[in-house]
Amino acid sequence: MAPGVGRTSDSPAPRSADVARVAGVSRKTVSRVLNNEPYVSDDARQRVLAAAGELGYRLNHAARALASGRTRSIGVVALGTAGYGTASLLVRIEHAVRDAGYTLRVVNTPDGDPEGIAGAVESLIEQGVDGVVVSEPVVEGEVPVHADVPVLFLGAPPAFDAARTLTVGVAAHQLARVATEHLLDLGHVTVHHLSGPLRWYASKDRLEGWRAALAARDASEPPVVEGDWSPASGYAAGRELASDPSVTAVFAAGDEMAIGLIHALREAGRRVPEDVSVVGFDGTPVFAYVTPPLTTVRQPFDAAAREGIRRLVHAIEKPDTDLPPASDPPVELVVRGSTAPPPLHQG
Amino acid sequence: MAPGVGRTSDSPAPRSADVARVAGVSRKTVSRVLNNEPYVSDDARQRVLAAAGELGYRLNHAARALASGRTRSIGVVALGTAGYGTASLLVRIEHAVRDAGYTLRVVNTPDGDPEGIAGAVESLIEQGVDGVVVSEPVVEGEVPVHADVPVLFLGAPPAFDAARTLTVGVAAHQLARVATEHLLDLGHVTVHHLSGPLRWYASKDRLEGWRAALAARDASEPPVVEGDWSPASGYAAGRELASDPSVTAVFAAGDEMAIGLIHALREAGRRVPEDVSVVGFDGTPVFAYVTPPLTTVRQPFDAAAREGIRRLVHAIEKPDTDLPPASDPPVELVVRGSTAPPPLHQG
DNA sequence: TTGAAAGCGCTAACAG
DNA sequence: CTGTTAGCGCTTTCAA
Repeated sequence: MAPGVGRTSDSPAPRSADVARVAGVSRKTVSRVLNNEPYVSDDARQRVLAAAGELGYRLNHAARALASGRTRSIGVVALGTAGYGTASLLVRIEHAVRDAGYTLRVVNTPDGDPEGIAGAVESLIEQGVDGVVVSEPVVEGEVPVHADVPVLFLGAPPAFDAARTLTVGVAAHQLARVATEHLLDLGHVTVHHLSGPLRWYASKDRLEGWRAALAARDASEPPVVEGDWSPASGYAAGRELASDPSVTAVFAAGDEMAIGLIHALREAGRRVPEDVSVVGFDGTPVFAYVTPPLTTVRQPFDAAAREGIRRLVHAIEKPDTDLPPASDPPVELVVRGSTAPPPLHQG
Repeated sequence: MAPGVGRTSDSPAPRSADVARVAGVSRKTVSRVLNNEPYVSDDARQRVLAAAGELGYRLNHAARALASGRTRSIGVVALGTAGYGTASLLVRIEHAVRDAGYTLRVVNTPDGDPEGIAGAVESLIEQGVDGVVVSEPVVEGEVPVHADVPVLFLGAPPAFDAARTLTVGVAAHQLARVATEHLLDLGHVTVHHLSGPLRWYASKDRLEGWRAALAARDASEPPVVEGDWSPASGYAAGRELASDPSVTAVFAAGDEMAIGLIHALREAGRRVPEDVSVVGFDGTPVFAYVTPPLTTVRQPFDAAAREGIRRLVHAIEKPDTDLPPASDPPVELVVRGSTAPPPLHQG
């Protein structure tokens, strides 16, 4: 049996004073060892560690937080939806947070609206987090919360009254542009766009990227079809678009919407990609295995989470120093089978 | 501007003593109001609430935790993968935890192996959670951790040395059985099985369900093909199975594997569902929109999370009383387009 | 390099 | 119904 496991469960949990007694040092020295502070003799350090192991000692974080005013925890306001994108981002954030030596508190806000976010941030701050990350909120309205800790917005602009707000984009604009250009390069005269809910910042950003790509090629800009990220909304959009023979290429702001869209198109007799090309957005791995395999742009979730947490932790720990900027996240177009030249290729 | 937002950020945060002073009561009365304890006059309650609002008071959870020995938080050990299943479960857990008046701490263990789980539980307990939920771990080996708080295993058997371990299944056995029976009912002579990694409890449970369904109908049991939950592993399995003409029906232990499987089957010239029927497992919504739409069984994530958290909270708050058992989670077969009678239907 | 004393902000137990 | 008195277990001074 491993050391420290043998403590009988009815004896009270050991405290730092117990460790100090067994190790023959003061409580402060125990504290120094536990916090990796300098000015502790190797000998004392060894004895403390041995005593802690022997006693099965576990530091009480609540007491530490109360005494130090810091919790070494970060709170995240996540979207309470289980899509590939948001779930991936959350997993990456957890990983980055843990690697930075912090722990994670999570609150979901199903709608991502300002009030929900405000309430979530409020509860996180009450729990004493050292920093907050807000993952892809909607953009309408300001978030009416006073935060004393740094707040990181992942994939959205600051709209917050906080000690320090940070923003890390997920390169959505550029990804959308690359997706659209891919279609244009194939020879399509223009590209239709199936967006997410326009209240969402993520939707606006992607829409702007699409618009910029069109403008750069002097392509006309067809009306936007608005979805809600769900495959069902993509399906509905597909039925609408299928009846318009001028539609030969569509950029969907999410992979799941793209899948619904393709399904409707094919049901209506429009072949994909022979008659209509479709590009998704996210890079969901499983859609490499559907028919046709989905061409998409991969969101750099890991890079965004790492860079965001790096900057957040920096703001927590050394608010007055500068942080060297990070390299831009990779922009990755994944060409699979859902895109092809238009039916009457004039290229 | 809302009340309480105006506090200048350089003045120190108000404490309960400040609220008490402004309200003209003792600190204990403030505490009573904040904790919804009885024996406070309405008048005093109003004054306390007003003072708290005016001051922008926020309770310090670290201090409360230290004084009371409880944190009102629950830790969850999650699988660090972003599949639909695990992500959904996590979202449901968060929701159930919040509804119960607790907050959530999350630690991921990419592999779900005992050591990883042990470390995760250890760190959670150190952070002072009142209870732990371990979501779908693998089964091999015991988890060498001594937990003083109740531990809930969601979808796995107890293998833990804890004050109290609870288990809530996700009806995987029965769901697997229903999926298999659906295929048998269609007239298939037997059903092949593409499992998850056999080290995982979730895989074993589904495998048992499949096996039970086969045995009940005196169907022969073909060798199991083992995947790793990924669509790529489903694809590999599909290439293998495609070359065996006796394969007319496959039950895949996960939707994503089923998608990969179908892709390989069709590439090899086996039509789905005309030549081979495939049933998935999870109920992923988007796969209603692929070709063919995937027949699957829906996992009762919400019911499992709610029931699990209900029992965990009960174990935390009233460990000595009994809890009325919950009704069984619903078993839902979602018949879509990937299943049909076998090619030479003898039914 | 080490230790003694003084809290951090809250709730528990008990008395009114 | 309300208040008083003690801590919870740690880190922070500050002095040795």
